Amino acid sequence: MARHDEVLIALRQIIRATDLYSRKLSKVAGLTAPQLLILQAIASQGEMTMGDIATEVSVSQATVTTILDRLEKRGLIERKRGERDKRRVYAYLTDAGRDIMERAPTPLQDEFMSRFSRLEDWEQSLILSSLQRVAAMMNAGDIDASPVLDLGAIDRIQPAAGRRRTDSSFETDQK
Amino acid sequence: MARHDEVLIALRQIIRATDLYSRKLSKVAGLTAPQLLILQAIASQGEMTMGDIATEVSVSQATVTTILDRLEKRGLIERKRGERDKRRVYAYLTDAGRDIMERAPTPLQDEFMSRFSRLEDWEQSLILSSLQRVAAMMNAGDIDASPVLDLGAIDRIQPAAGRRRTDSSFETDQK
DNA sequence: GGAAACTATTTTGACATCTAAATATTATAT
DNA sequence: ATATAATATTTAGATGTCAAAATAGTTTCC
Repeated sequence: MARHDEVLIALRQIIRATDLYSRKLSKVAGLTAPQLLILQAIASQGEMTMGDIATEVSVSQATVTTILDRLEKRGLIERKRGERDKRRVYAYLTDAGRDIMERAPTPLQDEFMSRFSRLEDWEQSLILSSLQRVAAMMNAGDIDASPVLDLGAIDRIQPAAGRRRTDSSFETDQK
Repeated sequence: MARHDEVLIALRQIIRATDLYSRKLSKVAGLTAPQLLILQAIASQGEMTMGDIATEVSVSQATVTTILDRLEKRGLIERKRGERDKRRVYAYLTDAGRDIMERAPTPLQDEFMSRFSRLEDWEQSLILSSLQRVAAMMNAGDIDASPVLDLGAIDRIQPAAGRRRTDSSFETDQK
């Protein structure tokens, strides 16, 4: 099997394991991994705007909004509109939020954590730097995303079954 | 910053980059990464059941069902109920499916791929084996963890000595 | 032959996630 | 001061994803 296929498989397994752990966390601690990460970020800063959080935990702002909606509904955080600049919205932990966050497990598999920490120092840094390299190689492409690609294939995509394009990968259409 | 926090950050960046690429793929080629992976799996086998596909690409059966629903709606695959065993449902590529699949890019960032392939051989294998180790360390947890939860799955997990199944803890050994 | 046990798939209900568009507000330039 | 550009958040619409429950079909065993 080709190297890159093996890389792909390993990556998918890592992604899946992370997701499965998040669900387990949710059952055991009542918080998913992203929820916990966001709570931790807020706890460490005191107050944060959506944008701050998005940058900090590497997700889009829209995602932060929906996660905060759930956390707010459960009374774990509060939102407050900025006074100086009313476009901003600051998130704070409530006591309940601080409480649950402090007793929750880590957002990374505990099994993984303990295994990882048992490795020799050089092994840890080898793994870390490999991950960072992969991340860097992947993000590099984003920076100068090519706007121009051959879209010939796209026009042919939905010939079958006719009208219903649930997909909408193309231009606007209701005029 | 602690090592494991850095690991966590790198992982989230990788996960996000993978997701973003999938969306870009969807715009450019009309297929998301999982859709493409599933199409490729079917193409290589000729016909597959949901369970086969789930095992092959490392996702749950329910996920396969929803993805195939979309592919079927677009006329890229067809389902056919098994004749011998009517519980089974086989998925086949249509001509349109074969066509689009063949002209689609790889399911891994091309940017990443080309950078990766430009690395020295030893570097590639270092990175690959780091990823595999991380995957293994994460999946290991699945097997013997889950203390509090009632799991019917547990009885199906035989106390394997050395052999590690890198995938989900409870794949049915269909064969 | 029929009930119990097992196997395969689909459905249901939640989350996380993104982009693009819609809103709301602030800052800037004419 | 007013229109326009820039910034911050939310809403809308799509996927992907899973566990658990519901369905459907097969096997086994008395």
